[in-house]
Amino acid sequence: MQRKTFRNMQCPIARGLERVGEWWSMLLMREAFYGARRFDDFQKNLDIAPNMLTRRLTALVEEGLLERRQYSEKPPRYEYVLTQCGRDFLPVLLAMLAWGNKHFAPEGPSVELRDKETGKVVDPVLVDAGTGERLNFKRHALVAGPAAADGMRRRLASAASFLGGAEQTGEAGGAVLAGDLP
Amino acid sequence: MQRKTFRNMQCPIARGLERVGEWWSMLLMREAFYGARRFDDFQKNLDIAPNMLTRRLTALVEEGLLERRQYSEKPPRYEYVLTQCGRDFLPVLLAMLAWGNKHFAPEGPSVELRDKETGKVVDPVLVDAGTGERLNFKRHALVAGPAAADGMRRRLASAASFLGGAEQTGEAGGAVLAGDLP
DNA sequence: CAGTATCCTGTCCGATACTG
DNA sequence: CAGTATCGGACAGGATACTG
Repeated sequence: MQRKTFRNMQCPIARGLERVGEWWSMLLMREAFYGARRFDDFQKNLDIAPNMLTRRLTALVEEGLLERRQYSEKPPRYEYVLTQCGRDFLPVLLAMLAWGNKHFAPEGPSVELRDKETGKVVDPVLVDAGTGERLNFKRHALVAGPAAADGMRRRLASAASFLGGAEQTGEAGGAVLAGDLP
Repeated sequence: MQRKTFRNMQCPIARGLERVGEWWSMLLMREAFYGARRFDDFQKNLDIAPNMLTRRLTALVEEGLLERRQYSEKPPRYEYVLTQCGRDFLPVLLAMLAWGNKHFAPEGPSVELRDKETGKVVDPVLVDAGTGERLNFKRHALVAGPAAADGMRRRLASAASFLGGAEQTGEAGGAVLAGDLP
């Protein structure tokens, strides 16, 4: 049977993973944000076998992250451009980048996000676009949405009490987001 | 040879993927944030085979995202708790959640992030913690860091001109982050 | 340049059985 | 409850050759 498909799952994270879970997918998305459009663009920076590249590219097109667009009649040539869905993936990539830089770059970062005006390194954090408030589990919570099944509701209820901040083992615990996971 | 290891790569995204690229890894992390600590906690919500669970859990411990901690002498029992590194992974998960909700929940979201005070749904976006400015490629840029090799420098230079916003195909393109990817 | 066509292999993962 | 031990299969991924 191999890998279970998560497609029928409720969890939005699992659903996202369905689309970009393969090893190359996120790297291809990264390349797309770096400006790659053509087969060759992707290939030369990634050292990926051409058949694999075809497969992953096709998959990303099917999932709706990329669009295959003809840019030459003859010979017929196609390029792969980010769709809106694909562009919306950027925050995930940047969150990953920040996390990678923070924890897996002992020799210092090789890629940094910088403010062009001040020249300073940017520390990217998540905030609520509406209020500008930094995300934290004192004020914000994961709750069941309209489409949630019963099982999901129960799980989120128990998750809420965990994330909500009740000390539970007498252990202080470190900071998360704005600083308060038990 | 199978899957190339990205460990020697410069890119922080690839380095991150090294740790959480497997299918189950991110789901296990999600569970950890939902409060799972014990073997059984993880197992019952995920429908994962016990041997796989052991493997992934062990891997996450080795990567430093979880810590295996003894909570009972006899019988010897262990629990898996988030390390600082693991907690810092939350933004990636939330970004993924937001993305999944936006694009892959046609029937409406089953999990929402809400502001407990206002009751409103949160739209999570990335900002610069220093300035509060929403990330956008007019003002912010990916640049080579101190540890960047030459190849990386070149790539980022070309990426910069892409992300920076030069119209390049006469196509307007949609919004990214604060709204301006070409 | 932009792929397609084969073939092969590793391993991720699933199923099941078993243990203290 | 918290795993370990085997076994097997499917597919991601690699290598290489070939085409218009």
